[in-house]
Amino acid sequence: MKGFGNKNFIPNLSFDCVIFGFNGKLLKILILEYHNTGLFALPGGFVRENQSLNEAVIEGVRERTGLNNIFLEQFHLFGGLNRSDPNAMQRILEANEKDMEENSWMLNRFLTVGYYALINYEEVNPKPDHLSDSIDWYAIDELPPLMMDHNTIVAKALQVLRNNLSEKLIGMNLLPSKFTMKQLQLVFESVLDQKLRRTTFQRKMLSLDILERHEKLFQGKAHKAPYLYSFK
Amino acid sequence: MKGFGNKNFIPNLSFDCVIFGFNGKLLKILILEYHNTGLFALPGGFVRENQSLNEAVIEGVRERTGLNNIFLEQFHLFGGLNRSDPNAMQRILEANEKDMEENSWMLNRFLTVGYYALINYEEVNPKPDHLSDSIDWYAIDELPPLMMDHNTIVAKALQVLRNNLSEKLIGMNLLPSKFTMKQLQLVFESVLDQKLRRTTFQRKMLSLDILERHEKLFQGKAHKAPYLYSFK
DNA sequence: AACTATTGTCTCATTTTATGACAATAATAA
DNA sequence: TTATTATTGTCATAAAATGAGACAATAGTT
Repeated sequence: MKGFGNKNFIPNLSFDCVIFGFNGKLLKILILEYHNTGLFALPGGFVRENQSLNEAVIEGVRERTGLNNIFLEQFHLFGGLNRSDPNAMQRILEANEKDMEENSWMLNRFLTVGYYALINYEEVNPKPDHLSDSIDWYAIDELPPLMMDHNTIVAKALQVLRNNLSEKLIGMNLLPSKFTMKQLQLVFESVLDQKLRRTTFQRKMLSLDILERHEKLFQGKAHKAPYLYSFK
Repeated sequence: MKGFGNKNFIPNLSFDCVIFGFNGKLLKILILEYHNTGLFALPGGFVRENQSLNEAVIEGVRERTGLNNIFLEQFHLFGGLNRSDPNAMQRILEANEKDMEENSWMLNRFLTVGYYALINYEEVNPKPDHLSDSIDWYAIDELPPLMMDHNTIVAKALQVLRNNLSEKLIGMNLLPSKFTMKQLQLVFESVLDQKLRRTTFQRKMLSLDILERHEKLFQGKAHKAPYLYSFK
């Protein structure tokens, strides 16, 4: 949704990003609220004619999060006939006093390709783009109703993330670079939405030989201090 | 690639299908050879404006294989900048004496979404479409050089199929409805490209509780006859 | 009736995972 | 200083899954 006027975009194609973050307790997603419309949506955008799909998505995410080099994975192309909602688009354009003639291409049918990203909740400084007045974290099970089929897109992203969790561990960006075993377990539990056994989880993680152990973290709590770890 | 003249297709978007079959020994793919050009390609097509993506792909596959109800799964949207090859397209159009003016839209940049299908080798009657003079099975490791990035698309399809093999077992269409344990093992070995241990494989399959045992199959061979199985 | 090749099943060893136990320890309270 | 508390790291044992081979059953051939 970034930019205005059709700067030679590939027509009928958009992308939407499900950007996951973990605040220490809850798995959250970056959601955008459009100015004066009350419409919530996933951050997304379009692909320019002279731009590869991956470039377009990376650029779009960078503009909204300020983050480069993040873990990004395409997960599905949504091509349903009725997934577009010209009315919603029109409300957004009107609320932003945009020229209807010039932007009418946005009212067409769109197929959208979904990407998900895993980012460090702490390092993000969400900022609105031209069309939005706010972009913020929402807990995964407290999402507002999103426009068009964006709730479906989120559900699909979660499903894919769950399937790929162990493989994608190395690039895992949901935690700060150093973290405790407990934090890591909380991430897994949030993503998988199920409790895990502490001892089994710890042994499994250590046996994978992907963690490096660092100094202890003294949290000022009345119990043994846990080690900090990082991914090798 | 079916149909001619732009019947209101979604521009810049195509689909390509990697259709797997198993002939009893080898994993094969349906490959199309374009008339008078020597160009090999995956069977594919375009999405009409008034048609959902899934409908378009199902229709495309049905037209080429005569099969309905097959297992179809989207696996990736390829959006590289240089994946299109206008020269190849032009050769195909010229070889078929098509009007350049009317079909010039086919020379643009295309993003393509890859689907894979698992079908029963025996039940397929490959037939050419308007643009092609032959469509045939090729063993996975004896593919001809395919046009554009189609070899890449096949590689990606294989990778995804390998990851999903056990989950997709139920809908498995690579075998006739009744099959022996040996045949099932051969399919796994072909897809995974590795030998499996007979006893371990058999025990695993039976323990999954997804197979139904039927009568024995007498093959006229000088040894014990194996049971036939089907998926529950 | 002996022989051959493959199948179904079993056994035992090895590896992995589940589950609980327990000592170590960082802060607090006595 | 000394108990107390909560959590951590690690071990012990049981249970489950897998690896690797043995072997009898058997459909057809000689």
